[in-house]
Amino acid sequence: MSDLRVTVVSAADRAERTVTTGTKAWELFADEPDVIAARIDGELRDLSHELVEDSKVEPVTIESADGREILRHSTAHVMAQAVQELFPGAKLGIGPPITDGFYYDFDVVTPFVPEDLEKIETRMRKIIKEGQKFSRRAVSDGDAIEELEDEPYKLELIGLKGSGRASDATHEIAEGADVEVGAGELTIYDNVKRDGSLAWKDLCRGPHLPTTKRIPAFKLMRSAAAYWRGDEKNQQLQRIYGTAWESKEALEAYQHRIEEAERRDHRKIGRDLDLYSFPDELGSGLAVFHPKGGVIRRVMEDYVRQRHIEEGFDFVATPHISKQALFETSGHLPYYADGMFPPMQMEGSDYYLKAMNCPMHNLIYRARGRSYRELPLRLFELGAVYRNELSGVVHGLTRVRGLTMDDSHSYVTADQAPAEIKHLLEFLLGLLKDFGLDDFYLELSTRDADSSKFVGSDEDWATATAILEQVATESGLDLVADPGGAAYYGPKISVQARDAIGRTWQMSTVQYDFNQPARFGLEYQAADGTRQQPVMIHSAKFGSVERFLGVLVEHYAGAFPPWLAPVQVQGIPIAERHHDYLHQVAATMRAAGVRVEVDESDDRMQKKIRNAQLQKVPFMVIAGDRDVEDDAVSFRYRNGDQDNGVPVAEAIARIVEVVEKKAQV
RNA sequence: GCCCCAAUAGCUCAGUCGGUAGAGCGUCUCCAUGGUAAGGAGAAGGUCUACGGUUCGAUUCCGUAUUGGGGCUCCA
Repeated sequence: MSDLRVTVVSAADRAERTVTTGTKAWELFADEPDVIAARIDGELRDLSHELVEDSKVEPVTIESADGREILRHSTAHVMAQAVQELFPGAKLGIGPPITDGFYYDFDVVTPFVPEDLEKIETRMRKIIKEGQKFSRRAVSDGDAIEELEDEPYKLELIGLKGSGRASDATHEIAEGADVEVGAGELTIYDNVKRDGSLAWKDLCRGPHLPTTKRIPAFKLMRSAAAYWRGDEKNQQLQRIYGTAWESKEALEAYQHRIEEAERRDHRKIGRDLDLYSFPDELGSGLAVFHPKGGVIRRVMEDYVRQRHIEEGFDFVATPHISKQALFETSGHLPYYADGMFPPMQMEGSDYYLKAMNCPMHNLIYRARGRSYRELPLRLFELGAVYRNELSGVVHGLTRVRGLTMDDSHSYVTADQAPAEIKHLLEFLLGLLKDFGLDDFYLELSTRDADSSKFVGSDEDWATATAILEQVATESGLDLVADPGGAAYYGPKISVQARDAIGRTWQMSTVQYDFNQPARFGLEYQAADGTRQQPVMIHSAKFGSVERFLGVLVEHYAGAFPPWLAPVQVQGIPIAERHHDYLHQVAATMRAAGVRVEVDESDDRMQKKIRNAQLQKVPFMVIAGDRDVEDDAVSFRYRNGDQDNGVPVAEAIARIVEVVEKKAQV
């Protein structure tokens, strides 16, 4: 037994310690119950890890990002153990931690039902109470295959390692859950009961909590089907989602966050505020906008049109359907046919509903000869398109089958492309900010090795990708790679916006396209008299008007800033004799461009205020005898603040100022 | 598209162990004319999503479809 020097690094201190051979990490933190694992020389390790000379040891607490992952992964193991105890035939898939929780996939004969989840939770509590130790053990490939002969999916993972497919070393499963199967030795974790007997085991890299007892709070959320390794051609497994937290309070806070998201659900708010609906008669994914939703749309569309005028776009209009040949020329039918509605036949031709506007804009470009002097030529249209979304993915306004794209195509010389992309990116970020979204990151979607999904030469793709990457990098925003996410005709930048409660939504896109100009034979005459091929830059700022509106509803939880609010002012008469006066006030406001309604119902004033609050109307003007006498109103904001005796002219000025500034109240 | 779950009044939901249904809110009518988030009374409103099957009888059980929800996959 000899002495070892190790360095313990923590937030509080950085101490050099001398320990003896065989010392385990947990001995360093015996007095610190919050420590559940350690980073040893940068690697996450179990506390049972043995220290060696010159180890640098950092404690990992359960509240840290690393700690929560370990907690959730460990909880996934406990869940899998509970499932296999209750459903002996269940085969294990994978069980990684994900944002806010974890899941584990199982191959079972019968899908889980909610009552099963309750039973599983109960069994999990028993396992946690037993304080089973997570005990790590390295095994050879051969031993692992022998030990896991009843677990075909685990064996497949080992097989991946064995065949040395390095490119699959990290396999993206879902929600950022990386499952590494190619690196390092194989390890099995045994769950050991206090009497030393083996309760369960799983192939796993770890690390884990010291014991199951260290799981303070967990909850199983739901079960759902998922394909093995995320591929729909594979076996469908049953996935159980759960969450685990360092304390009961943290679990409750998480549950409140979920409730808050449910409270903001644009499908519910859309019904409550009478904005839009999805009549069964129309079919899945087809929305109708009611008058109040129509106001929001109109304001959004007016504004985006105005901004496009200011940014140098020309306005065009194109039909909803076209003969098949157009989409063959564009390349959409070979690559995108599944995403389009099936054709209708007429007079010997097949007609398709358009799923995108670009082919038609190309026809406008091609309608006559173009000179370099015309470029950039920027065409804009609010174009209704129809996409045959799979029935299982349609969702409210955020994923529909009929949508309106604020679609633009900039035709530019290859030299002009970088500046145009920069112009578009600045334009659209400014536009998003005008709508109150100001927390973004960018995603760069590129091609991958699957050549059946993309057209064009490697060189052209590389050029296009480099240009987009440079502009995106110069924006200073975070840039996330999305390999394989490009359109068939070129790479794209998409803007991901975070809403008021931190969820991200894909909004605007900018795509670089060298393929369609070639397929359509687009040309311009250059200064030297030669004919050149332009590049087209696709861009949608809202993305789709429908999705953008849905995201705004959730972002604001229905309490729109006044410039977007369907009703900006609710007039509230205290008694019937004040109706005429308030109608006069309302008429003056309308003349100033304010959207105002007067509540003439039989309800009492208190009820009218309550209704206006529930409808999230930004301003209320209340009038009784005193107000009529003073030619004034009682001016109430939806946050409950109120000023009495406000002259009508001042009330209007207040409203108009907020609306013009696009400010929130 | 695949897996699971669901569908009862405009909304949220009870209920019927198989004998065609209720509440609250909303709507309408009347009373009340009230000063800052729900005044009172009465009424209307449902082929229990659709179509088949089992049954003396189906909203209820079974099947199929449609729509919705949660996921997988996909995407503006």
